[in-house]
Amino acid sequence: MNIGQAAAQSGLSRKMIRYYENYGLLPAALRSDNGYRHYNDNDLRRLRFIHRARELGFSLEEVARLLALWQDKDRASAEVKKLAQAHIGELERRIAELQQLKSSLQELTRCCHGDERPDCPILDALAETP
Amino acid sequence: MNIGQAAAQSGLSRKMIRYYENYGLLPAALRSDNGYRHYNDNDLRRLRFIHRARELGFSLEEVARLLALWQDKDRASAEVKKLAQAHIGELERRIAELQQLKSSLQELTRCCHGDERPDCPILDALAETP
DNA sequence: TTCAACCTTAACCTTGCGGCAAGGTCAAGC
DNA sequence: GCTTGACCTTGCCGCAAGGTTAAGGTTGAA
Repeated sequence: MNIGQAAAQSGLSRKMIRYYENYGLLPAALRSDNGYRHYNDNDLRRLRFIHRARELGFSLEEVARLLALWQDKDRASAEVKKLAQAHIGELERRIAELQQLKSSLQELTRCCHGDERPDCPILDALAETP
Repeated sequence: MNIGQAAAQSGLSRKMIRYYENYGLLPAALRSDNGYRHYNDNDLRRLRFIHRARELGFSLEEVARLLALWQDKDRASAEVKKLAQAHIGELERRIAELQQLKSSLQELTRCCHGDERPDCPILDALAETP
């Protein structure tokens, strides 16, 4: 199967497949005589694995580690769990940060009457002298 | 005051100040005979404004709009409020997305015994055939 | 034959800077 | 007068994670 088919069946774009190959997540694809990459079912499983891991927000580096664990039939599931938990922690940090921003902004907009008049506590807060 | 001073007093880095000037958030700074940029109190207020807006997560494009509204003494506060609310909406979208990822991952890790054995529902879920 | 739908590589665009290079300037200390 | 170090200048490369476009080769069907 060519790259377009592989893309359609894995949920990745052609571009992403080539990018991941270049990045090192995938072994160099086999080529037909015309130079086209082709993929078998095994490749496809790998592509889908990557797609799902990316959907869960893992970085490419984390995906690489997950792939290695996946291939290692002697892995300890504890290692995978640890990786996932670290990622959950990272997500929590980012959520907390965004929520902090959000409540600051909500507090400001709550105070802004939001009509035709120019005085605005949002701008005042931004302009505030330290 | 030179750029280093302005950076220290505004909370931005020298690099950011030059970048913002180039980007158009700042007018071209006046130069001394030696070519060094220099800044007055008015410039400093603008730099601090930018710094605070960035801390609240506004993009450079949004900061540009906020600066324009700030300078416009006839603005309607409604416009500022609208911008802020749009940004809150964007933050909410991102938070919801991250939380979705987090709960999916938590569900998976909850099911993973996380010991020496290699079988792991996290990897299984990623490898699942569609 | 010609057209569309594939495929190829390469290179540039994004956001928001950090880092580094290579060099000019300035003040202090010897 | 010399050096040292802190500051300043411009400019280019790099990051994630691709999207987009260019310029061209291949294939199959009408």
